[in-house]
Amino acid sequence: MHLSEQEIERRKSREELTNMGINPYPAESFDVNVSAQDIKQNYESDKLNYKNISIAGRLMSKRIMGKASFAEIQDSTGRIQIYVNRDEICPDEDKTLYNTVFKKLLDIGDIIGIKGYVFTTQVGEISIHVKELTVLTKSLRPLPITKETTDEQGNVKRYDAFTDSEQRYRQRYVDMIVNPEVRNTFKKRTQLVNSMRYFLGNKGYLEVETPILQPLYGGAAARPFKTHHNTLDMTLYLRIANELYLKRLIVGGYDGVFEFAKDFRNEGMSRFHNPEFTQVELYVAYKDYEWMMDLVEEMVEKVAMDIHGTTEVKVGENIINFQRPWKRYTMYEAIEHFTGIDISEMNEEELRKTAEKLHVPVDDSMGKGKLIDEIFGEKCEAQLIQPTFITDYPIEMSPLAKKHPTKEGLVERFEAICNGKEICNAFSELNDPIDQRQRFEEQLELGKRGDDEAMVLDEDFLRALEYGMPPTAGLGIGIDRLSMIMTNSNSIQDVLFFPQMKPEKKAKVATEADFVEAGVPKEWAPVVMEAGIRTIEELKDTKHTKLHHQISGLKKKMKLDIPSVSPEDVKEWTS
RNA sequence: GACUCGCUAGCUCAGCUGGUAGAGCACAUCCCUUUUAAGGAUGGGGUCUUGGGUUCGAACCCCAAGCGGGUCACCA
Repeated sequence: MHLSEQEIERRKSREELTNMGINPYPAESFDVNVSAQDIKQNYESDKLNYKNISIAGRLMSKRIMGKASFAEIQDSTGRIQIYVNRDEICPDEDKTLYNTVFKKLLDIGDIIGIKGYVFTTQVGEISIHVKELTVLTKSLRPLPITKETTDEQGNVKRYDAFTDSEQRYRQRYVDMIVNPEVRNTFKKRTQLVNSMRYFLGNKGYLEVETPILQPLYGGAAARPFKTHHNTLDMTLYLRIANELYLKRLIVGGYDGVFEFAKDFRNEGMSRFHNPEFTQVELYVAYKDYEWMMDLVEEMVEKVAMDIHGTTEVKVGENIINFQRPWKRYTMYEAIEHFTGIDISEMNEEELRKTAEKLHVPVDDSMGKGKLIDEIFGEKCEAQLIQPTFITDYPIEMSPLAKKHPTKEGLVERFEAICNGKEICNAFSELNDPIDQRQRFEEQLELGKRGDDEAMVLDEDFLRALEYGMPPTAGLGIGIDRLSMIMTNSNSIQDVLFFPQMKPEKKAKVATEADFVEAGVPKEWAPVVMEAGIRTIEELKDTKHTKLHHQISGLKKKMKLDIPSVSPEDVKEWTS
């Protein structure tokens, strides 16, 4: 293992501490009675209360001035300056705690506990005068340390910040140490979830848990992750949605159920997509989608208030106002609003022509519903910045939603669009088991025609519906998407602690010696490499007949005077 | 998956038309008792992501690979 100069230095310091009888990783607890934030906020008005404090944190900077030093420690609430005076922490003749331990063996990143009192320096900074210092954890890796200044408005300016996104996502713990606003983002995400949980719980709905491993995946149109259960010897899928299970619970007699669910979709990744993501789904009996719109407005407005204390949230260049009521358009109205074209009476042929006229890419496989959806997606969605409800979707896209009672070809469904992206999806749930069976069968047809996201038929779900599900309103809200908006984050990776990444293994290229090791004759190894085989694994994966053909050709081409090999010889190398 | 940009010290970045690598911070040694992006002096630290190729010579040019970012596609 290769260690950098600074890592070696820190390992030595760890040794030295141990040799001095100081445990760099003590077991006993260190009691803390105050936080950095508490001191900064309350010291001025309540000085007597800060005469005897105990605080712990990570050492973030060190300024040594001979017999006295300033440093900063950072706890979960922020940074605070400490003042360390040699003769105060070492009142006796023995000055090693200051001269050796503090000055030499402690590094930025180490975790220490201190006891002392709060005071204000000549320059006016509230600081802690250290009386006792305890090493709590020695850090062996140098932090990507950043220096920062705070101007009079309290704005923190950071120099040489740790910005490499790859390292930030792979080593989130480091990101959180040196970029404290990251911790704040995730705190807001938790506030958001708590706010919703409280809101829904308060209305009397029951928070539940349903299977993540499902024998059939359903409730959405997406490709699943597939896995296998050994004991039952059966295929299981990671859920793409929990909709069908929550509806079974409505059949069972609950009036309202909700679940904060991790769902998994085996699809592309982007700044809006991670293979696993979080949704809250809610189902309420005896309600319809109109009622659900009111609930969404109320809940999201409250979330904004709980997080920001206002309904206005800055997102990129825009100020988004979640105050009720939100604008409501039917999908037809929205398209007419943004394109000036009324498509409500058009047939498929006219829709296709309209799409082409609007430069919306179409293909022959698209039916009426898909065409409408494409026009909306291309021409309207991105322009909807303020929260807006879009209602009444084409039936083809919504196999689980109830048909609209008066509008032919549409269902009672809405989405809320905000900052140009969908944040929720809801409908009056289809509870007619015969209709539901037909819709599933239409999906099966799509599947047969090659749509690998078409829904599969869930016989048990239909059985549940046949017992009777009351009229029900259902809702799904993308927690990650909403968190992005509420925290002004540009990428889903910024609201996931550990976004999905490829493993960080380096490209390992085999050498000539490795090929010889694997059984390739010495004189042939360079030829194999020339044939484009880079690793031993690649060699094993290659068909021996193909490789034999290839290297024999190369032998001629490179005019090599080496003994020929037979396909059987090559087979030896590749097995 | 496609296109595109990037990868140089622990971090942030320079590095000209190809001539064997630099800065600031961090680190080490020394000086300094209220400093604050503390300061002063000295010093160490690099398989320039990996593998090939072109060349007398490659961080730089060419080909491949790895990982990441952005945009697009599928999707929430």
